[in-house]
Amino acid sequence: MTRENWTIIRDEISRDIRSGRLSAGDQLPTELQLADRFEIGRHSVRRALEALAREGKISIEQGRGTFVADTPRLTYQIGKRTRLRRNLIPQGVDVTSQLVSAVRVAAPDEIAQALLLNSGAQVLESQRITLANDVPVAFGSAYHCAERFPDFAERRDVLGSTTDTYRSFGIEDYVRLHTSIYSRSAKPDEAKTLKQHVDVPVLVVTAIDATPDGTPISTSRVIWSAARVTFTMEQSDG
Amino acid sequence: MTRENWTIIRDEISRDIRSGRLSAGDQLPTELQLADRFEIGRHSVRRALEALAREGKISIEQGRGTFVADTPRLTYQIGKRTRLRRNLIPQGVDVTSQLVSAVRVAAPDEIAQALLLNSGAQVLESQRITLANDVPVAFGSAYHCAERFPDFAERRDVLGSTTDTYRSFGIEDYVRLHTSIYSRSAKPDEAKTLKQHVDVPVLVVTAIDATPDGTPISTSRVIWSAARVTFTMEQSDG
DNA sequence: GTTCATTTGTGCGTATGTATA
DNA sequence: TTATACATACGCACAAATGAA
Repeated sequence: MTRENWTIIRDEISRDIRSGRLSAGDQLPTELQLADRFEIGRHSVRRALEALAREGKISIEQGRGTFVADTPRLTYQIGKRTRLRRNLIPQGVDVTSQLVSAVRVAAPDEIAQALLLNSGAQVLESQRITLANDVPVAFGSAYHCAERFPDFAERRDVLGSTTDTYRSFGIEDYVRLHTSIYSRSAKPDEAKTLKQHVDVPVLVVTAIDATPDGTPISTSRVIWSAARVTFTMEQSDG
Repeated sequence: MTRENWTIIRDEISRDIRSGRLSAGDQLPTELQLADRFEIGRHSVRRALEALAREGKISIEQGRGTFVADTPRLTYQIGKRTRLRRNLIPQGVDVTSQLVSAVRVAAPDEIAQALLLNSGAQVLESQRITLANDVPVAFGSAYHCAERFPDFAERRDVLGSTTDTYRSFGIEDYVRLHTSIYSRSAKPDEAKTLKQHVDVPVLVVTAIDATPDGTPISTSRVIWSAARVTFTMEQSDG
């Protein structure tokens, strides 16, 4: 079995990126130019680019061109005390998080169960998007009991940190109770929100936070770009 | 934007699988038959099948045909006390794990660091593959200090369980110290080992286990089929 | 605001290679 | 050996998004 055409160009571009011959943000030649240069069909070029996009090494943008990705992989540490900002900022990453929407809804079953609420109880769904160096890395929703935290989203927006917001509700400390992670392919709208190619998979992270005595205070479901994050867990306190 | 051709057939097959009209193990029509039936080109059919394979819903086998996947997604719980067998067997899954090879090697830097050994110390690398209901779900290597656990792999093979093997070395209990997870696309040989399509991504899980006092006893690097597993973590003891 | 060239996205037809039974 | 079915590959046409004239 001789090497397939498309893997040759994939590996060459990949090597050029690693070696620094192509650097973050650089525009690649167009598909036709690459096809010309490597003397292969455009299909093979597209296949190579698709593979690189899936690995998060390049970013393909219709109508504009193809660029070397400029988003290094983050390490996100999940531990007993998981804190977004304390986690990412030490990596020299500028982390911001924006409130997209906040609505009161009747809790879906799995949300009610996670928060130990009666089925159909009112919860506050806060949808947020997280950016690292202005690049989206994750988005999703957190759910809080609407009775206990009626204006959680507003306070969170003003205070700028989840830890401070809980404190304003009289909760001095909180811990991660449960986390689950699985990988799947991205839906078109998810890819759009994360400003990434549809072919890049996502990691779906579901979590439950609680007060130190074990009372659940929030549950969340967050979609992460699989190419932009590595999760680590310290089982001995975090 | 009207729906793309290939998403139509992808969604129809996906629906047929969910509804039970196609059941696990069933063979799908050939690509040409599907192209005929949906009145689209074979390229579009292949694209749809590729997407389904990537999600783990079907299994494409060159020369044989395309089949509905018969491997449900496992839930693998990572906790302070992570135990493969205790984890998977309660799900009604028949878990077996086979020793592929066991060799003494000079520890690569990251292995030596994880085990707190001197750079270049001898370690035992045990390569294993894990099957659930006879389908491969993961494979990888565990590393033990060769001085302390000279015949770990042999004992593990005879005793059939890691917990019992440690016990035979006088270690009554061990805990998970650290775990990291990231997603990437599969390499051709990894896909082959996992008997899955190259397009299905893998999850790379690196872990360190230790005695309860925090002394590292093993580190491992395991490649999981992203389509066949969900990881969950209980931060309060596991 | 519109038009136009550029660039990526979708789609079809066809030929040939490779793995399996 | 032969037939079947998936894999790779090329060429071509047109659609859709972007950005500049």
